[in-house]
Amino acid sequence: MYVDVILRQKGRFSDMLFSYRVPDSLENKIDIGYRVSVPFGKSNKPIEAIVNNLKSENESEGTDFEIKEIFDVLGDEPLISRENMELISWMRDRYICTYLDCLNLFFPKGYTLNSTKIVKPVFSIEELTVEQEMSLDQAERKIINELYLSKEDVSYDSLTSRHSKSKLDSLISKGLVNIQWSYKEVVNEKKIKTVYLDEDLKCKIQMDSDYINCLKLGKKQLETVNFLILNDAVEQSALLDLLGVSNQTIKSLEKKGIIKIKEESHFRAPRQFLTVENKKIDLNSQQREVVDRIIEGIREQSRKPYLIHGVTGSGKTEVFLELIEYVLSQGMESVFLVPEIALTPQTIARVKNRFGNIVGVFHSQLSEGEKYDVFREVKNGNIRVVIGTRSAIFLPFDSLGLIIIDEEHDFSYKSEKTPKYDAIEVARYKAFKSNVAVVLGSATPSVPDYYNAKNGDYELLELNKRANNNLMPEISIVDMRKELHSGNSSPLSKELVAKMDLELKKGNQVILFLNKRGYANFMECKDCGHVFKCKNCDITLTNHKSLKKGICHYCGYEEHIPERCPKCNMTNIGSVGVGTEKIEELVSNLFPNHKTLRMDRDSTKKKNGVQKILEKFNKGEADILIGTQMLSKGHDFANVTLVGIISADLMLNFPDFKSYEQTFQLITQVSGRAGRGEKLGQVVLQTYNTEHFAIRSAANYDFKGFYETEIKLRKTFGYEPFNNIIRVVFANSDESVAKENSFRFRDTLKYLMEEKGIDSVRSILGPNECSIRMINNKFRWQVIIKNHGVDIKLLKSMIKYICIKKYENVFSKGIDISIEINPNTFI
DNA sequence: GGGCAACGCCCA
DNA sequence: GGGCGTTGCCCG
Repeated sequence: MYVDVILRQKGRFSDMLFSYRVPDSLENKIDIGYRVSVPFGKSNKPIEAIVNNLKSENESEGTDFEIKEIFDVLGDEPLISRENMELISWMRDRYICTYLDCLNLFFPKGYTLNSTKIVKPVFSIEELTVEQEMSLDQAERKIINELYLSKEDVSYDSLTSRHSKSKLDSLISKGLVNIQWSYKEVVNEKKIKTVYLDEDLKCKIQMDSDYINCLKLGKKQLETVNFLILNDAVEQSALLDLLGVSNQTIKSLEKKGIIKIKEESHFRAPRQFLTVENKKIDLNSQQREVVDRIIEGIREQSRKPYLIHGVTGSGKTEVFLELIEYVLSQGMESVFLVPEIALTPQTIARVKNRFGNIVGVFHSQLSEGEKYDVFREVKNGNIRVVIGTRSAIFLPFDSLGLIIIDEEHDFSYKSEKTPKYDAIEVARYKAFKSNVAVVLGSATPSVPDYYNAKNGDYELLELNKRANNNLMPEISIVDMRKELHSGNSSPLSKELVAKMDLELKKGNQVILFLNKRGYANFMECKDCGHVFKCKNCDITLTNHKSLKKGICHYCGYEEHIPERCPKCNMTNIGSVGVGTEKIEELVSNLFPNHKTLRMDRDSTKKKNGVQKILEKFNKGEADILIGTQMLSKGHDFANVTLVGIISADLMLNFPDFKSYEQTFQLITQVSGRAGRGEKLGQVVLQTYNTEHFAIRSAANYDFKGFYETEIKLRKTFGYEPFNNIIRVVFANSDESVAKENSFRFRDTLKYLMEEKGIDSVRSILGPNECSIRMINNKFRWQVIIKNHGVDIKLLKSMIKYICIKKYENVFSKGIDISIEINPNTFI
C-alpha cells in the first residue's frame, strides 16, 4: 500500500503531496487523516505528516525518485476526518495558500514531533579491534570514551558543542560511530499532580497514632504528613502554597515511600459562568415558523443554507437555541459562530445555561493549551455544542449537524491572516459536502449574501417583528450643517442633549455611539500645520488625552505629545475631530450628576473588560454608555431608551466600496440597542449627509430599499457579488522594492493572461499605492484583479503560479505578498 | 524551511 | 590539511 501525505514542514517546496510506501505491519493501522512520521531529505530526518489519500499502486513508477517507507503511525485514530481532509484541499485552491496553512487550522499546536540526531558507537568496547583503537588520536578517543560511558543517548548537537566537529566526522568515516535520528512525540497536556498518603502507612497510623513518630521526619515533612492524614488527596501545587513546603520535601517523602504522587491530565478550558436568568422563553409565532421550517429542511436533508433576516430584537438567538436543541436530540453536534467572543458574554451565558456542560467555548484568545483541551473534548464527544469565533468551525466534530453564523454580515468571519478564508464559505462548503444545516442570521445581511438569498442560493426567512412586540425605535435625523450654522459647534446637537436630559430625568439609560476611539482624530499645530504621524505607518496619531499620548490605531505605536510643536516650536497644538474620550468629557460636563461609562478598545483591554462594563451598565451603576462599534454587537440592555449616533459620516466617507453598506449596518445595529425592554426606544442620528441613501434608508428601517440602490451601484461598478475581486498587496521596507515587485507581478500576470487570449486591461487594476501607504514600517503597493467573465479558477491558478511556485524567479527576496479573495477592505 | 555537501578562506 | 563560515541545491 502507498499513501500521499502532507508534510508538516514549512517551505514552498513542501507544498505538495509526497508519496510513501506503507509497510505491511502498518497497513491496517493507517487511514486518511492519520498522523504519521516519515523520513525526509538526504538525512531521512523524521518529519510529521498527515495522510491525504491511500493508493494501492505506486503511481510514480518510473520516475527518478525513490519511494521511502513511512516510519510509524502516530495515534490510534485519525486526527482529521476524511471530509476535513477534502476541505483542506478545497481551501488551498480557494484561498491561494499552502496545504500547511490550511492544515494548521485543524491542528491544535499541542501535537509536535521533536527530532534529534543521536550519535551511537557501532561496536561495543569488547568488539573494538586493536587496529581500530590504535588509529584513534587523543581527541577521537575522548569522544568515543564519552559515548561508551554515557548511559543515555548522546545528541549530535551536544557532542559537537563540546568536541571538534571534524573529529566526530572522522570517527563516522572510520565506521566507528553512527548517526541516527530519534524522535519524540510531545503532547501538550496539562498534568496535575495529586499527592496522597501511602495506603498501608495510613492504616498503620490510624491503628497506632504514635507510629508517625517512628518515621523520624523533619518538621516540614511531619507537617505535610499530618496534613495528608486529615485531607485525602491534595493537589501538589495547593500543598506547596498552603503549607509553604518546598518541592524537595515532597520529593523526599515520595522517595521514602510515605506519600504517592498521581499525575492526571487536566482539562484547562476556562469554565467561567455568567449567570443570566434562565427563563425558558416561549417562541412567538414567527419564531416558531422559522424553527419549524429549518427543522423540516434538516429532516429532508435539504443542503440549502438559510438566511434569517430578523430585525434587531426579533429573538434570533432563541431560534438558534431551539435549533441546537433539535439537532442535539438527533444525536448531532452544533457550532454557534459569533463575531467576537469578548463582545458576546450574554450569548455565551445563554447557551451555557441552556445546555450545561456539553457547551465549549473556542476562540483565538485561548492559550494553545486551552485550545488543545477543547479540541480533545470535542473529539471525545464530551463537548457537543461549541460557541466560538470563526476558527471554531474547524473543530473535530464527529457528526456536525448545524452551523449557526450570527451577525453574518460581520467582517470578522473573513480571516485577515493566511489562509484568508471566509467562515461563511467554509460553512457553505460543509453544507454542500456533508449535509450540515447552515443558518446565517442578521438584521443587516451583507449585500452579497442577500443577493445570494434572492437568487435562491439561500432560503430566505424573515423575522420582521420584535420578540417583545415593541415598535422599532424611531430614528430622527439631525442635520449637523444647520447645527453649525446656528452657532453650535459642539459635536452634541441641541436635540440630542435635550432628549438625553429628558430620558435621564425619567431614570432611563442612554447610549452614545461614535466610531472613533481616543480623544480626537489627530493633532495639528495650528501655526505651521505640522501633523503628528506614526513613525511606522502612514497614519495620523490619535490623541489620547487621558494618557497624554498620541497612539497609532494600526500598529499601537505611542508617542508623548510635547507642549511645543517639534517643527516650529510654538505651543498652539490643537486637536481636530472627536473621539469617544472627548465625548465622555463633554457629557460629564453637561450631566455632572450622571455617571458615564466608556466602552472601546482602550477601556476594555483588561481581562473580561467588556463583560465588566456591560455588567456595570446593566446593574445601573451608570446612566450613560459611550462607545465604539463594540456596542453594536447584539447586546441586550433592558433600560436603554435613547441611542445617540454622534456622527454617521465617519464610515460613509471611508475610501472603500463597502462604506455605504457598513454605514447602513452600523446605524441599524446601534439603533437596535434602544427599546429592547418594556419601554419604547428612540434614536438621534447626527449627520452632515442627511440626503444620503444609506442614511435615509437606515433611518426608515428600509433594508430592502437600501439593498436595491446598493446592488445597482455594485452592478455598475462591477463589485461583489457580480465579480470576484482578488487583491494582491506587496509590502517592503523599501518603497521602490514594493513598487517594483507589484509591477513585476502585473506584467507577469498580464503576459500569462494574454497568452491564454484573455483581455487583461479590464481585469487588472493598478498597481496602486494602498490608501494606507505604510503599515509597520513597510510600504504597500497593491494590484487588484476583477474576474470580469474570466474563469476565477484560471485566474487563481495563474496568481498562485506566479506568487508561490515561481516566487524566487519573479520577485526580490524578502518581499511580503498577501493575497486575498474578496477582501473586507481595500485600504 | 532545513540539512548538507561543496566551496572558499584563513591559518599554521 | 584542518577549522570554520557561506552558499546553493534538493527534498517522495
